[in-house]
Amino acid sequence: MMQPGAGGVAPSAISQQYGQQPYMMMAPPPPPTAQAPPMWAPQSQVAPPPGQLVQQQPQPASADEVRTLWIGDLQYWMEETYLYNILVHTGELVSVKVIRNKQTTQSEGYGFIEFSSRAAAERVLQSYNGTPMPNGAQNFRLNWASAGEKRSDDTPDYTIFVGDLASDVTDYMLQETFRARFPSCKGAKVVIDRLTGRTKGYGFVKFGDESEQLRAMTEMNGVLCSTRPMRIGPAANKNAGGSQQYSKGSYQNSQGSKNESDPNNTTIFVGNLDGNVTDDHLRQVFSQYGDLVHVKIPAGKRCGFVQFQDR
DNA sequence: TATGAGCGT
Repeated sequence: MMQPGAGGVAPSAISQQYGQQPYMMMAPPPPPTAQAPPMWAPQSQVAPPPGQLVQQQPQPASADEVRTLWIGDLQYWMEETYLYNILVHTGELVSVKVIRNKQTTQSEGYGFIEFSSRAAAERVLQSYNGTPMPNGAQNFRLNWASAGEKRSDDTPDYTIFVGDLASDVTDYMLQETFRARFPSCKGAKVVIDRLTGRTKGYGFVKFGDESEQLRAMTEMNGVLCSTRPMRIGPAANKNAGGSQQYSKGSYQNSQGSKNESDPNNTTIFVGNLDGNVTDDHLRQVFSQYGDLVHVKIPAGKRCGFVQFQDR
């Protein structure tokens, strides 16, 4: 399959040639791969006559016919020609586009793939998502393109950090490992190195319930995922819900932010807590940072104090 | 490897 820089046309040249067109790669010369599906093609995919792709015309966009997929975790060399070549055999590809940094023109690591119908897009999403990409060390990361629609996240995420992941652990594997015990587990992401396409050995797991997040932090630490025991920690502050924003500044020196100079103070103040957070929650969350002396949420308060043995 | 990042002209 395509090597970086291989093929008759350099991807950058294609960008320049089609950059102003609404649909790039719409009528390219049929590449060799259009003749016969490669070995990695799912059995369900049957390649139609190569000429058919050229006839595809994009239908008018309508709200109930989303035909575009978002693709992420792309390595830098995975440009339009690459994406085109690995998906053209579906026979229903309309356009591909890799998003680039305006200044550097380097790929931002994601792009959009438009199909002739929603059904075609769905087939590709179902059959390819999570499967290995040809010539890449990573798996396809696909989703419906949903730009414009707010990423409707009115429900908060409760995220944990998971380290020590074996090199074969996928998003799916990680999520299933947790979902088996925590039904509110709603996603997992293994972090991929953009240069190599390989896992960085850590990831994040999201929960809908804070109580399950907290339980998972203790109950899943050391549990096997694939071949290695996971090491679990709190996720640093992004989009964290409720009291988990503690790492973004909701905690402070217990004497207040105006007076953080007491070298003997070992107590931090935790604010903005949910009403149902208990002393035990705080203990679970903070015990990994050091030995705790005392944890207290005063009755009826939405804040608490966590005292460590040392600073 | 040890705290990412995912929506465009």
